[in-house]
Amino acid sequence: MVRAGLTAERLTRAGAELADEVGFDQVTVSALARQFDVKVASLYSHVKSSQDLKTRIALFALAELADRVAEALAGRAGRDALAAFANAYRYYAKEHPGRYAAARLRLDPETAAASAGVRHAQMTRAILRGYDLSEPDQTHAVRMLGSVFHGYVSLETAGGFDHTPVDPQQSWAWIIDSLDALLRHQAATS
Amino acid sequence: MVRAGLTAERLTRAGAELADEVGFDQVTVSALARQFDVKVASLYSHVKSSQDLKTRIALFALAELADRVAEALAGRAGRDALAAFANAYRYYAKEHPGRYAAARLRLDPETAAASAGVRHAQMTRAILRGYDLSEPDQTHAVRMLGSVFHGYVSLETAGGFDHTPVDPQQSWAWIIDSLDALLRHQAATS
DNA sequence: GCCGTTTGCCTAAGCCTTGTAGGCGCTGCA
DNA sequence: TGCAGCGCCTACAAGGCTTAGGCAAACGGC
Repeated sequence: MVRAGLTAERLTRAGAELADEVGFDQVTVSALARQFDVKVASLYSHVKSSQDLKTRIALFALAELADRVAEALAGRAGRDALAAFANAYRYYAKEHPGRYAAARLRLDPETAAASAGVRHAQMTRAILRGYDLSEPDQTHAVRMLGSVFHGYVSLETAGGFDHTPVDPQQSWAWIIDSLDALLRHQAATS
Repeated sequence: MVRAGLTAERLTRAGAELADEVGFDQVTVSALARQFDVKVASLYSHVKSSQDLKTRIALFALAELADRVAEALAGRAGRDALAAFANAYRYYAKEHPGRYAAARLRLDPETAAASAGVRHAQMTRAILRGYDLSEPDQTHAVRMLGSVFHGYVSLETAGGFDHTPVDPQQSWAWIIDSLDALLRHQAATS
């Protein structure tokens, strides 16, 4: 019998791809076993549970997304950095909807603390360095940026903008411009 | 044998309450049957499937939330209306996390078109009447408001703000103020 | 009040997914 | 070449979804 060469890492990658194809919540141990043409029980030597598998995919997606964002941010500042940051998220969600959904999985605190989520927070703060905000405004701004970008991507992916004949790309650009203006104004008055 | 008095509507309400208690994705036909002390198959006379049940709960939550928002908006305009609108969403999500999650369920286009989601869109536009924006800026602004509020509530509910010692209520107020300023400024320059 | 119809919930059964326990053969190393 | 351990297997239990078909309570007409 030919061995399938299962690994936690290979299962995680395949799970991420499967998520992009059929949706993150359709990723099951059974479906993954079928992909590898292997019996379901065999997977349990590599992942502890269905929950464990999903957590691994989430961590993988978080790290991959953080890499993309970091690359997009390199050498940029101010409005440029803001737009690059925003676009990195939006494009990732478009390209990998299942992985993006996975990255939104709720993690328990210690897992989250050890995840690439920390890098995401750092990078968001890094963008704001270009706007010279002091605390607590900086934290407010971090939360606002996170909310807008996640909210927009989430609504757009869910088809929430399909019923108005205005190009989502235009709205996206408008929002980034608005946020840039807002942050510059805030910096000036704080 | 005493009849349990099952109805699609009663099942939907009970499902909504169950969602608030254990999470929307933990709402199953089986769990609901246990609540009514009835066999699982009995529910299938009232709802077509598990998916149908979830859709009904989603529609119920959307309508309830729209009612809350409408009530909050009554007699308000401008910044006042913006804050009331935002708070209605945030408080609903805090009070009924399961129902809020249900309201985010992706509906097929015709179901969505017949849902209270339409009222949500109308009310968001109504708020912007106080800012005198012309198209397409108005649509951009609608999308931005939807993104911020949904994004914030979503991140806050998911515990995303737990690791920074800044009161989320303060950030929320800051964001509403910022959006108000932003919209007023946009109106002035458009 | 009686009877037929409708309604409401039931039993039974099949299929899918998750998860555990234990077995057997292939692989790699001595 | 022998054998230890790894990698995948079979078997099984529990729980969720769904359909088919049955029986009895409720209801409406007479």
